[in-house]
Amino acid sequence: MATVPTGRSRATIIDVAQAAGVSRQTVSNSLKHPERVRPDTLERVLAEIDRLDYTPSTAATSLRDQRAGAVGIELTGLGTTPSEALAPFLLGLAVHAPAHDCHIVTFATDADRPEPERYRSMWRSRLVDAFVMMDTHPDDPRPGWLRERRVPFASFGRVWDDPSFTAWADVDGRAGTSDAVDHLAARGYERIGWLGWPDGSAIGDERRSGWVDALERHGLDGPEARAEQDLVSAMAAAEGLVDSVGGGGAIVCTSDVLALGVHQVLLRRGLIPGRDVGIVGFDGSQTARTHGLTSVHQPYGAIADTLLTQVHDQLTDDELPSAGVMLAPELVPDASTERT
Amino acid sequence: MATVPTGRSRATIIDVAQAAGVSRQTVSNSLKHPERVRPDTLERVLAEIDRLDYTPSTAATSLRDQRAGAVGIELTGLGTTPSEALAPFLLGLAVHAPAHDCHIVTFATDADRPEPERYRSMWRSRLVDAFVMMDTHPDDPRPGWLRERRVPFASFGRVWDDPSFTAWADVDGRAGTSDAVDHLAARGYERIGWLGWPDGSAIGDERRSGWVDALERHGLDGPEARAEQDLVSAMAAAEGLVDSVGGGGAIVCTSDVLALGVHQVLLRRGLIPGRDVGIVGFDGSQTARTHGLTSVHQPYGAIADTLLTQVHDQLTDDELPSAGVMLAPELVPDASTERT
DNA sequence: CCTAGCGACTTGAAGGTTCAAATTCGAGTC
DNA sequence: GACTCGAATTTGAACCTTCAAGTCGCTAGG
Repeated sequence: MATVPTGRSRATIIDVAQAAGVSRQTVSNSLKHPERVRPDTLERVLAEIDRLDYTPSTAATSLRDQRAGAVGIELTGLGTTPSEALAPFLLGLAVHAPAHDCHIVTFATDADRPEPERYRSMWRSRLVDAFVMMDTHPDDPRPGWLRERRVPFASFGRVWDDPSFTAWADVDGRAGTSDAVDHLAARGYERIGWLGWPDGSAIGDERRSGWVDALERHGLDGPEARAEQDLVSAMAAAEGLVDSVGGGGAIVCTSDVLALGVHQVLLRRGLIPGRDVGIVGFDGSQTARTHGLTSVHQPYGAIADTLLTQVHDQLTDDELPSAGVMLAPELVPDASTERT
Repeated sequence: MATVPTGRSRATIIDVAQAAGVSRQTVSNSLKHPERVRPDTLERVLAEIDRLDYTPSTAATSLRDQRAGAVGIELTGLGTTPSEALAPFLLGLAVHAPAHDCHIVTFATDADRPEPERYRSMWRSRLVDAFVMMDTHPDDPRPGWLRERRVPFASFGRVWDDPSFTAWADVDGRAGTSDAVDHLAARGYERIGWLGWPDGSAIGDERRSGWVDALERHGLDGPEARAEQDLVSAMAAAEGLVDSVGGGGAIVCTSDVLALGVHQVLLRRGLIPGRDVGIVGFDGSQTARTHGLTSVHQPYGAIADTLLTQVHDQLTDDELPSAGVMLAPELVPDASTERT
């Protein structure tokens, strides 16, 4: 004994077994079911494992167990621009994956629209056991395709097309904007306006309802305006809204881009965000942090953890969760709601 | 994770072999070496492969081939903020991976500082064959650790500590800022200033040298100022610089954040970026696009492709590339250099 | 007519692991 | 001393693929 295996190839379970003078199964048990091994044997085996730097081969284990121990996620936005949520969400997945005994495999197509083809090949080759998905949209072909084939997956964001699909986690937009109003009222802002997307967007409407609820609760009333999700449109809409709320007022926005529009208008007018007019954005994007915008931050870590739990449960039980999960976002104050 | 649900398990090579009335090796050859199979047999086998929806098992193939066909990448920035480069770079890796016959596995630690521990376990378990790394910094322990163990990897950005390490691809900062000056000169901007980081940063100094070179080439001279990589510092430094270059002048910046600082100062003064003062940033970040800033875009796709080539070559030849690769960034014009 | 050679396909083996079944060992019972 | 029982450990088998080394049938050359 006491020889390191030849060549650069790493030690296998058999190398350890020979070195420790036991069978390969005892080595396996020492790692997976230590209680089945007599203490003195266990100690000897573990010492050899350590000495030989042995780690079970992922390939052999997945072949044996008929599972990849991996979750796939498609990265979209090549043609356009990656969503600002992509990096923090991926980070959340990568951080929480080990606790779910899996790792994260990314993939992308250079096609403009999401195509099920890559999902198909990754699933067929058993490279992944399940998928996590983000940015689903109406008429998105992917959820239906995966459900037909009974491929386990979970979605960041409700799948609006299919209410029977419950493996999702989403941000409670209503709670977020409601918190925003509370925060502004507590800091003494008087008129609290709303800058939102045009009606008809599910997410936008939900976020607006939180503003409506909270105003009512506080016995307040406020002006509102609408803009598309771009800076030019936001600045145009913000002009009138800033006039309406006036000095000492504040504006809650559906997104950080819209909030940035308000910010830029104030800057152009020589007004100071926070001191003169309060602004709260939504998403907790890099943009918001750069500009000192108070924003409702998405709980990416918790979402990632929830989704991994949901796919894990599907793999175990072969059935969907009883219901989707709504997670509360967190308002992170910054300069744009500082009155001093 | 648990075992894949016991539904109809997917077809194996033996299922196809039996269905087509050939041996498993002939099925394998039909996919990997079609020229070894008689045309009529090939057709029959391929038809069965198609009918049974057969794809070779990744686990079995990697066990057999003694390679994972995967490249690992650590996602950093949990404690702080993910780099703006993370999402587009990952997208580049994911898009180019199939051409290199591999896939991308992400991982992250919740530790503040990068730790070699996860690299160690992923490598030992043969979950990945190699690594790609970004955001290396002086005294980064990771490159040294990997080299000691002869683990193949490639770095986005030079490893400044270790000139003997050649598996890197980086952006030619000098070429980028030089292009920026050319672009501004061609559009008729007169005084062309520089807003950069404090001296001593390798990247910052390189980018500045492109500005210096190009000014000289055009027989020009220009003012410069320094700021830290945050908006407040950038705006403070931009004030004086805007005065120096005056109307019809322009400012080239080391980064988009600094460029944004200039942009905000102009806005506050009622000046219009582009028409009154030109601005060019560096990095091609989301921020630049949102604000209409002309910026020198990093060639993320080409970098990803180069790095994957470099790790692939290391796996094949077992030796480092002869030299690192410098890639030219691309200036993407936007409103901040439109004079009309 | 025999055989070398070639094309087409099949069989053996290995790659590393872990579950299930079988074996060995030791102590306690009658 | 044979016998039972349980704990500790070993052996058999399977997971799926592909390389290496076959086998088989046929043709061309001697």
